[in-house]
Formats: sequence, C-alpha cells, structure tokens
Amino acid sequence: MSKKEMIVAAAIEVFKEKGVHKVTISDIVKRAGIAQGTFYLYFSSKWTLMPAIAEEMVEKTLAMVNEEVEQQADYEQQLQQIIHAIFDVSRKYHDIQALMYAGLASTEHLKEWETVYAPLYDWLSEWITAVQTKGSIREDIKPEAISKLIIGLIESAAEQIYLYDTDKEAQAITQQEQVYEFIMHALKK
Amino acid sequence: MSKKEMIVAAAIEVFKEKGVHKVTISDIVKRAGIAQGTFYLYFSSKWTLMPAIAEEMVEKTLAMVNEEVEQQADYEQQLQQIIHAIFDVSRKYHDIQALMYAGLASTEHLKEWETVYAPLYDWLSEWITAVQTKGSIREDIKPEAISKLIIGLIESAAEQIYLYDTDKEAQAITQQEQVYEFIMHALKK
Amino acid sequence: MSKKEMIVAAAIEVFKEKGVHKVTISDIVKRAGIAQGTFYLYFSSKWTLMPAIAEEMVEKTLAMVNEEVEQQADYEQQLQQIIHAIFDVSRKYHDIQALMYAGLASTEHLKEWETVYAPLYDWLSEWITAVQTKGSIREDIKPEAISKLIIGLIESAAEQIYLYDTDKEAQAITQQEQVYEFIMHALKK
Amino acid sequence: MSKKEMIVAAAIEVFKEKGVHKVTISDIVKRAGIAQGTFYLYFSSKWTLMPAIAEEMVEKTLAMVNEEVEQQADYEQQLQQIIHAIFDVSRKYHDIQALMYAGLASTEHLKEWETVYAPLYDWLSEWITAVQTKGSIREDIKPEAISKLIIGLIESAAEQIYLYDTDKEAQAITQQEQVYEFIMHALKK
DNA sequence: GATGAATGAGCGTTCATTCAT
DNA sequence: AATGAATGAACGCTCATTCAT
Repeated sequence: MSKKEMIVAAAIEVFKEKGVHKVTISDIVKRAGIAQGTFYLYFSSKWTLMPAIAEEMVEKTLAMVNEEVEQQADYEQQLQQIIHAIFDVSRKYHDIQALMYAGLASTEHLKEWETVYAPLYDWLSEWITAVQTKGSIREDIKPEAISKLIIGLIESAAEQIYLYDTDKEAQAITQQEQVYEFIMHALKK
Repeated sequence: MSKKEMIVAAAIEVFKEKGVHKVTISDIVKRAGIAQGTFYLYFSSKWTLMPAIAEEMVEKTLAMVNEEVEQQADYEQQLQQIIHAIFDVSRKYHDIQALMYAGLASTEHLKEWETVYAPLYDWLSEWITAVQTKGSIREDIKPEAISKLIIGLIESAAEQIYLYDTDKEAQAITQQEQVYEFIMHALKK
Repeated sequence: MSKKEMIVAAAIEVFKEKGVHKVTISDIVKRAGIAQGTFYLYFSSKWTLMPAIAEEMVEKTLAMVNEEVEQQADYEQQLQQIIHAIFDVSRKYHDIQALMYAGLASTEHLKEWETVYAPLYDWLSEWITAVQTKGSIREDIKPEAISKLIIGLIESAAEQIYLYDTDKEAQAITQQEQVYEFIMHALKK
Repeated sequence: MSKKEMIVAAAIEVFKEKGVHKVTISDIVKRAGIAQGTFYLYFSSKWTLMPAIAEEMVEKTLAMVNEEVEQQADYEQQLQQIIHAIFDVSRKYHDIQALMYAGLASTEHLKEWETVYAPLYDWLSEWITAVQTKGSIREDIKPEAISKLIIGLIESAAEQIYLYDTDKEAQAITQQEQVYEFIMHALKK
C-alpha cells in the first residue's frame, strides 16, 4: 500500500470515529503511521481528501450492488436488490456519506466531484436501458437523468432512518419496501 | 427581536456568505451586533445553532410552498409548484441545506431533528390525503411515509444541480420536470 | 444567615469540591443562591474571601482544641490532645488549609492576615505560660514565639501525610507520636 | 539548554516577578524566547510545570545547604548553617515555595511529589545519623521521620516571616535563633 | 439592597504549515 | 521522498465586572 493509500485509509477510519470536523491532520498521520510533513506531499488539506474518499465509497457501493443483484432474477427482484445494497452501504458508512455531503458544502474542490459518482449513475443507467429494451419500463424514461434521481431518492431514504430514534432494523425494512413501491410505480408502463 | 433571534438571523446570513465551515463565532456576533460572550448565553457552539437554523429553513420552505401553491390549481399544477418552491429554497440556501441534509452528521445534536422537519412532512402528508380523497392518487399510498420520500427526492434532486459545473438555471428547469414526471407516475392511479 | 455569611459558606463548599483555582465567582453565587452582582456588594474578588475563610478555619481549630483538651489532664496528655486536635482539623480541611497558603501566595490582601491566626497563637502561648509556671517547661522558652513554631510544625507534619500515597490512618498516628516526642524534648527542662 | 529547560528557567523567573497566579503562558514563552505552541509540546498547562520547578527548588536548596554547611564545623554550628540555608532559599523563592508547601493542592499533579523532596530528606537524615554516631544526638531519634519534621518546621518558620508586615531582616534572624534553640533541645541528649 | 443579562478584554489552546535535516 | 520539532496566527471560550431595572 502506497503512502497515499495509507493516508486515505487512515482518514476514513478516523473520520468514522470522530467525525470530519473534529479530525486533525495530526490524527490522520498518527493513524497512518507517517510523519506530519508527509501528508502535504500528497494532499493540501483535509478537504482535498474528500474526492479520494468518495471514490472509495462509490467503489464499495458498486461492489455491493454487483454482489447482491442476481443476473437471472427478474427486474422487480433486481430493483429490490439494488435498494437493499444501497441501504446496506448507507448503514455501514452513513457517517462517511454524511461527511461527504458536509465536505461538499464546505469545499471548493467540487470540480473533481462530477466524475466521482459517474460509475454508479452509469451502472444504473445501463440497467434501466436494459430493462427498457425488455419492455418493462416506460420508453419516455431518460435513463441518465432518472438514474440520478433514483440514487438520490434511495440514499436520502436510507439516511432518514438514521435521523430518527426508532428501531432502525425494523424501520429499514419497511422503508425499503416503500421505496421499492414508489420507484416501481414511477417506472413501469 | 430577541438576542437569540438576532444570533440565528445573523448566523444564516454569514453562513450563506462564507459557508458554514469558514464562519467563526466572531463573524456571527459581529454581524449580530452583540458581544462575544452573549453568544454563549444562548448557544454552546456553532453547531448547536443548527437545529434553530433548520427550524427557520423549514419555516421558510413552508412559507415558500404556501406562497407558490395556488389553491384553485389542479393537483398536477400544485405538484409542480411544490417542486418549484423546494428547488427555490435549495437555490438560496443550498450550502446550509447540504449541512442539514447531511444530517448534521458531525454533530451530536440530532435528537431535536425529528421534530424540526415534522411541519413540512405534515403539510405534504395532508396534501396527499386531500388529493387521494379526490381520487387522483392511488389509495394504497401511505401519506406519512411517502411524504418523507418525496421531500427527500426533491431535495436531493435540487442539491445535485449544485454538484455540477453546468448551467444551473437550465439544469434546474429540466431537473424539476424530471422530478415531476417521476413523482406523478409514482403516485397516480 | 446574612448574605455575606452565605457567600463565605458557599465558597468553602465549592473550594473544597473544585479547588480554589477552578472556582469562579459564578460557582460561588450559584451555590449561595444569590445573584451575580450581589457578590460584589460584599467582596471585591475571590481572594478577598480568604481572610474570612481563614477566620472560620481558626475558629474551627480553636473549637476543636477546646473540645479535645481536658482541663484535669496533665500537660503531657494535653500536648498530645492539642496535636491530635490540629491533625483532626487538617484531616477534615487540609484542602482548605492548602488553599489558604495558596491564597496567601497570590494575594495582596496579606495585611488582614496577621490578625487571623492570632487567637490560636494566643491560646497556645497562654497554655505554655501556664505550664511554665507549674515548672514543667523551660523558663527560657518565649511563649509567643514558640507557639508559632509549634503550630507551624504540627500543621506541616499533618500536611505531609496528605502528600504521600501511603495508608493515611496508620501514618497519622505514628506521625503524631513523632511530633509529640519532638516537641516534648524541645520544651521540657 | 533544551527548550524544556528554557521553559522551566523562564517560568521560575516570571513566577518570581509576578507571582504564579498572575503569570500567563504568554509571559513564560516570551521570556523563554520560544513560540506559544512550543510550550505545549512539553507541558500541558502552567500547573504541570510545578513538579519540574519543585525539583529545581530542591536542587537549589541542597546546593545552598552544601555550600553553607562547613565540614569542619561542630554540629551545633552546622545546624545553624542548615537553618540559615533553608531560610535563604525561602527568602528568594517564598512565593514559589508557598505553592509547593501548600502541596499544590489545587492541582492533581501530586503523585510525583513524593520523589521530589526525597533528596533533601535523605541529606538531612544522613546528617542526623552521622551526628548520632558521634554521640551528640539521642539514639531514640529516627532520622528518616525526624528529618521531615525538621524541614517542615524550618520552612514553615521561614514562611511565617513573610506573613507579617514587620521588619523582615531582623525578624528572620531572631526566628532562626528560635528555631535553632527549639531543634537543639529536641535533638540533644 | 438585590438582580442577572450583557459585556469584551484577554486567556489558553489548537493545528495547519514550514523547513532544516 | 520523508521527517517531526517548531512555529504563531487565529480561534473558541471564560468570567470578572457592570448597570439598568
């Protein structure tokens, strides 16, 4: 693992533990086991880490989606599996995701951001197109645009669970069903 | 206006101008025209302001919705107006909203959150019920749950605009149309 | 109890709990149940409380001495009782005594200090004179001067117990014996 | 001289000049000629300096004692010289000593205390033993215990001088004589 | 006398950043 | 490339003190 990768890995760890705002460069380098100055050879601030972290998150999400979605399942099942996968990532990393949004709001390094989420959008976009060609989804749906809406919808729904002091497990299941029904009606012919 | 209200109003102003992270307590009290110490009579840190600000944001959103939604319009038009109102608030306060949307993940002041968004959820929930009784929306829709999904969807869609370096105005319009179509199909019989 | 007395009593309490340096005027007035400004009607700072507190301590010590020293006992027993009484006060209030010394070192209100300890010195001085007239103590002892030395010796011996991490109870007894033997030899013919 | 030593030396200087309580970290670092932040690389607060300072004080006292006590003098003269040396240190550093004597009651850094004074106690203890073997001091004197009493007695006697608004020089001389007579009678056969 | 909200100077402390090694 | 001791500007925060009520 290169020093750069060590920094990113260490940053994710300490961000999860303390929250982004409370984390100092010193925390990160201590965890990474490198010298203070070394950090600046690769990043110019805490916020410039965000795209790198986001990339890892998107990779994790894509990996989870690919793992959970069965090729031979019908598209209704696949949609449920997609939702489930994204909820899973949110559960495991909801604090990191939150920090990505928070990071966004407070950084001027947004330009790199554009490309980060692209793989996930692309994946879903292709999935929609594929189902469309089978005739199960309305033809007037624009896959590129709708994929962004859907991912936003699922993520915000998943996040809402963690804003409330209820039984998260039970809540997660019903929330996923609601989202499934909602999207299904929005997409189907 | 009480000192506390002055602080909240000043904070919203400077947050908009500089972004939450760059704002210091000193910035806030200068704008509010009060002494440094007075801040701490009402809030214990910059982050404890958030629930108070969130309340104001929700109030602003509700006010905007009430203003834009015409009583005599049909429900399709009203939905468009709702979307438009929420996009408008997002445009004006998108950095503050990003923090709110991120669930204030970096703070530990989430407990009050539950009650903050309630008025907005309630309003939309009642709107759905009303349209349901007119027979325009599916009966198996549960207004309380779906209102949260819809607001999450609209807000995340509105936020996405600010993540990309495109023409925001044009983008905003097409994005609103997409959201409208999506929700319409999800709700209608 | 007058407001002034309430302040002194409250101050002793919170000083014992937090230590003088960490105590604020605010702590004192909260404990006393009075308003912030009221403090300044009676004292001009935390340090001007010290003489009043010291007076109370000396009163407590005198009361303890009078209580423990038996009139009909012989002078050796009485000396032991005196030592025991002062050790007792030190045990109960050693943090307050320490703060008095600390207070001393950091205040310019030392002038009032002179008179505070006087009653205790006087009491011991008279005791020495009385025993001298019975012929049990050397005639070349000057009661006024020696009484100060003795009280200083006993107090410092008592304080030493609390500087070390040993069994305080056992240590206290042997320490008292040492002090007794030391003083006896120093005084007797 | 290391940065740490520079800090300790500077602290002693400014403590002497302004008194411990009025001294700020800023005063110390200015005097030491180092940056504000550097202080915190070595100490976490003004109070954590105390053990380091106390060590220096004990060293100074030992040095003074070794300097003043003549090897060829008889033990009565040596005792006078010991008393004189301790009085001298008290005169120069009485405010710092007051804090030390108070047991640093307001701090929680007492644990190192036990070892700090040890060299001085040991020195006096060995002196007593030596005089005992010459037959000039009672055999039932326990050197370790009595050495603590004697040092406590001398220091408290020295401190008393600074509590009163009298002629300190004259007072110091008679006080030393009193202490000498007192100890002599307590120790001799 | 008594109050307590408001003050703001000044403190401790942090921590991103540098640079000689 | 890598280090980490040193820096010092800038921040949050405290709290003694005031004063209109």
